[in-house]
Amino acid sequence: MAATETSTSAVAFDVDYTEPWSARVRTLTRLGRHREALSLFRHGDPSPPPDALALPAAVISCAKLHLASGVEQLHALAAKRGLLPSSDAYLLSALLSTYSRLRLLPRAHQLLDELPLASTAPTTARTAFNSLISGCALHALPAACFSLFRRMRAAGVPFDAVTLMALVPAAPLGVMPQLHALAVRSGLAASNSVANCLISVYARGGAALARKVFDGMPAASRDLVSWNAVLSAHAQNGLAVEALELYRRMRGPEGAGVEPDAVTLVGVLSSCAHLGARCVGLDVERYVWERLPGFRANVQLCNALINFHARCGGLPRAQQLFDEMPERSIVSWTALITAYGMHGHGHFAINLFEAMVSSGIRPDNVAMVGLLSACSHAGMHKEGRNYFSAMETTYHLRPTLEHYTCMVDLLGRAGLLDEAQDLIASMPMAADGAVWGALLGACKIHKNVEMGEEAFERIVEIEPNNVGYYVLMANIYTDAGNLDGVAKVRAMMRHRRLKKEPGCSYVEHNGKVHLFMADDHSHPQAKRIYDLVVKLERTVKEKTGGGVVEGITEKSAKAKAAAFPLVGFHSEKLAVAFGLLNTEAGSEIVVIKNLRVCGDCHSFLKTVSALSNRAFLVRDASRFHRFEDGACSCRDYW
DNA sequence: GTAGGGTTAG
Repeated sequence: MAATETSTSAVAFDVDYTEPWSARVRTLTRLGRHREALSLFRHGDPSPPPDALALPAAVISCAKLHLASGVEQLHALAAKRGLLPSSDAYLLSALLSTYSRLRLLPRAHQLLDELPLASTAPTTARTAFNSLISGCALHALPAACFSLFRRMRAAGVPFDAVTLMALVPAAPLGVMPQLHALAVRSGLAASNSVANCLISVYARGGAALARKVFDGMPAASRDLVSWNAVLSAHAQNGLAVEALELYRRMRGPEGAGVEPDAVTLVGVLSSCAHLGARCVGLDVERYVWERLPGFRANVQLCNALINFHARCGGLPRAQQLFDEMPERSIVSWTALITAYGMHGHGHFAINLFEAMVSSGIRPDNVAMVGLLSACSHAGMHKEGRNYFSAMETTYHLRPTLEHYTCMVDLLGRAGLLDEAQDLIASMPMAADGAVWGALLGACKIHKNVEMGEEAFERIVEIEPNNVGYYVLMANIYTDAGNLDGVAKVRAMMRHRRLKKEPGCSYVEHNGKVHLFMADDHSHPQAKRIYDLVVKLERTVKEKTGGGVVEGITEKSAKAKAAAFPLVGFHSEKLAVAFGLLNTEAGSEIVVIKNLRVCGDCHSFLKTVSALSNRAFLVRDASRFHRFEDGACSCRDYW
């Protein structure tokens, strides 16, 4: 509502006092000045009777002010003057949509039932049905929408693009093929508003069908909304690379001059955050500053910027944007709480959470996930436990699987494996792969083979194709020097044709992405990079005294070689070496990685940060590590 | 003049 008022008041037109009073009522309604509209309608000029032209506007103003009784009065007035049921299409439509907006659906149905369909102009009947169907869609009443649609068709009332635009978002995905076919048969699928609508609805079930509709549109009918809809379809479904590719196409000749707006950029920034694509995101931010001067009033766009910076290593910038926001939503707070959590600053996250609550925002489930995972990354298990129990007692939130996953992770990593196991046993719902996976991860850290085997057994039943858990179990056996265990897991992987997900890391430099896989020699500077890694490894070994690295025994080293014999040069080492060779002394090297950092790379990077007097910021699959002066910000707790 | 399409946080 507020957004409408600001956007309309910015329009450069105002009430023209030479107009007849009924036209002035309409103008005031259009400007969002509903009280003035109604006051003029009532008291403005009593000599001529209320003009039929002013009535629909007055009805709309009543609706905006939630004055149900006012609508009833206007309805009665109109009936007395013989404007109903069908002689004024505009009035009928305004009343129907208003009643349904105000949740007075029986009233709306009554009005529609009074309509003599046989003697009503088809366009009037169509608009009447459209109004009510849209109203039912607004209140998420799909069954009512479709029963009205059936009635409409049975009565021979024609439908149009507006009808479909109300029905399509209300349809369950299973009904979509039929509805889509109907849209095609009626020729309405060619209307770009219907096509855009199809794209956004298909996006709920993945990007593929949404993409198909978009690809099938003639290039000339793709407008900003089409691009936004298809781009967000990919962004929402985790296809960040494709989303950025669409953005690139949109800005090129194919976009035919379509200018991105805030909605586009929210989708693009979310994909940048996902990928760690700093260069693209920074370009977007520049665009925002230059082209969208009012962006601070757009909470979603600011949230997207905060999230982008936070996930791409720009935590201070994220905090700054947050501080400068005139209005914040729970999403703004959650983005920042999560960001501090990912950087291991648990106390900051907790302080922010408390400040959010003090500011009058009641936490939701997502905010609690952010807070609990912040406690987890910082090893703050007492705080985490307290907040977890406060969820129900203080905030009246029922923990979901994700909260249990956080708690199992938090307790397990803190070494409280039995408590973590008890928590799983106490869950009111069945644990999923992620919950057991958190326990398995804790068993890896604390070298508990038996409990790990139990968890692994459950996981294999639930997510037999998730490679990560097999690797984790193999690593538990490896650390225990259990060669039989390693062989068993490898056999299971072979049997299910599962391949270890390759690790990859990348660094952005001069606007280009430099991607490295483990043992990958495809980079043009590969020779220099490998030479540097070898040299650094030698120096590190000398420094740390003959290769005794954090709990690695000879037996476990042997098991490791048996488990994954191919792994030699992990991708993060290559990425850091590239950074050292190509960036100025003193600047921070930011690396994005798809998997977790392994213990060997972790201690390597710590030592190299001291040797080279550089800072490395590494985002791995779960958090940030900042290596500087021989130490890591995670304080070796990850 | 009436009915109306796209967005974010784990």
